[in-house]
This record gives sequence, C-alpha cells and structure tokens, in this order.
Amino acid sequence: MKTLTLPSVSEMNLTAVCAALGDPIRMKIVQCLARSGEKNCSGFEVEHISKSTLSHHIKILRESGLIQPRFQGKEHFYSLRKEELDRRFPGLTEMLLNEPASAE
Amino acid sequence: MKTLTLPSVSEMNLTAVCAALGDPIRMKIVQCLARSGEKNCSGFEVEHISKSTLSHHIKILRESGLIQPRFQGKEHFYSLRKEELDRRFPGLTEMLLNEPASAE
DNA sequence: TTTAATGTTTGATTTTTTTCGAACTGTAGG
DNA sequence: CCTACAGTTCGAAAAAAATCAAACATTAAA
Repeated sequence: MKTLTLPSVSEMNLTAVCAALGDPIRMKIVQCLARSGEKNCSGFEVEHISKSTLSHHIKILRESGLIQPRFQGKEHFYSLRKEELDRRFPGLTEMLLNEPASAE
Repeated sequence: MKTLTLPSVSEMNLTAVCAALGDPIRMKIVQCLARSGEKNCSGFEVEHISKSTLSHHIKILRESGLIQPRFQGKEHFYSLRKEELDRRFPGLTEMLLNEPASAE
C-alpha cells in the first residue's frame, strides 16, 4: 500500500521548508524542477551521490511540501508544488528561479 | 579590532539564508526582529538556551546576511537587514511576518 | 580600580544530518 | 516465471551542527 503523506497548504511550515532548501543538493533539485517542470530522479542534475542518498533528499523535500510525486509505471515523476507554494509562500518560487545555481 | 564581515546584497546566498532560517531558534529570532525592529540578545524571545548557544545562532544569522549588529556601549543591538533582503529576496520579509511563530 | 553587565570565543560533548551499500518493493518486458 | 529497471528502506558509519561551561573581552558604573 502506498501511503503518501503530503502536507496541505496550511500544514506547510516555513522553518521546515527553509531547512529543506538549506542543503545545496536539495536546493539544486528544487531549482531544477522550478525551471523545467516534471522530472524523474535521473533528471535531477545532481552528480556524485548514491541513489539512496538522492532518495533521502527527495523524501525531505516531499515531507516539507515543496515537491509532489506522480507515479507512472516504475518511474516516479516529481514536480514543484507551485500553486500551493504560491499561496502559502508568495515570492518563494520566484526566488528559486532568480537564484543562480550555486557552484558545487 | 572589530572586524565585522557582513555579506553584501550580491554576496548573499539563498541556500545559506535558508539554512540559517531552517533552525527553529534562529527562525524565532528573525521573526522577532522582523516584527519589532532592533533588539539586543536578551530581547529575543528564546528560552532554555545558554548565552554561548545564542551567540552561535546570532553569528550564523549575521554571516548569512539576515541580520546586522549595532554596537552601543556593552550592548549589541541586532536588526533585520530589511532593505537588503527586500532587494535580494523580494517577498522574504513578508513571509517571515506572515508565518505564525511555531510552537516550541 | 574593582565589580558587574553584555556579550563572544574556545574546547569538548551530544545530537542530528548526510552518506553509502545492501536488501527490498513494485513494475514491465521477455 | 525470470530478469531488468526505478526507486525506497534499512542499518551503520562519517560528517556536520547544536549545545554548554569556562574563559575571555569590553564597557560602564560604583
């Protein structure tokens, strides 16, 4: 059974969202999704991390409410929860788009 | 000699700012400053932490560019760098003000 | 010049987070 | 049914962050 817990708009918490965005890998994933819509794990432009580590970061992003999954066959497609974020944290998605990808 | 390093607007980094805001104590301090302007350490509404821990959190906030100090006598007054933040991260200070103080 | 007040810094400890490989789950194709 | 693929979960190890007490610095006041 797939029990997917995604916080509602009112359940989203700014501190948790900031903590999620406070890691360079997660920031990069979120910026990637902000710029290009839906992607599966292999589409995130992150290198040199194992798939279990990537999965861990995705979980934190999902639990904070920043991203949402869509399951299709064996692939998990993720996307920014733009509508929800724009309601809860106006200006945030623009911030993500305006910020240059940090050198890593 | 007091060498105070405060990042310029262009030096501010979204990931670092988010990491700074990702801790509940620091979030509370910043929200406190956003609502009420300048305060010294004893004015931050945080309890149950030692002064050295508080000083540590203040340092992280200052180095991220979120707050700035003003030295007057033996007191250090801190304030949000509102003008700089509004230029670099439009919408951020509103987010801080809109967010209810999280129960701790 | 002592003493008290307001922090900061240092060094050590605890706690949390990040990371990985291995095992596992579910899906699709042969 | 067997195998490959895409990803998650588990358990352990490493790295980073938070925490505190003690020592230090600076200012002001007695």
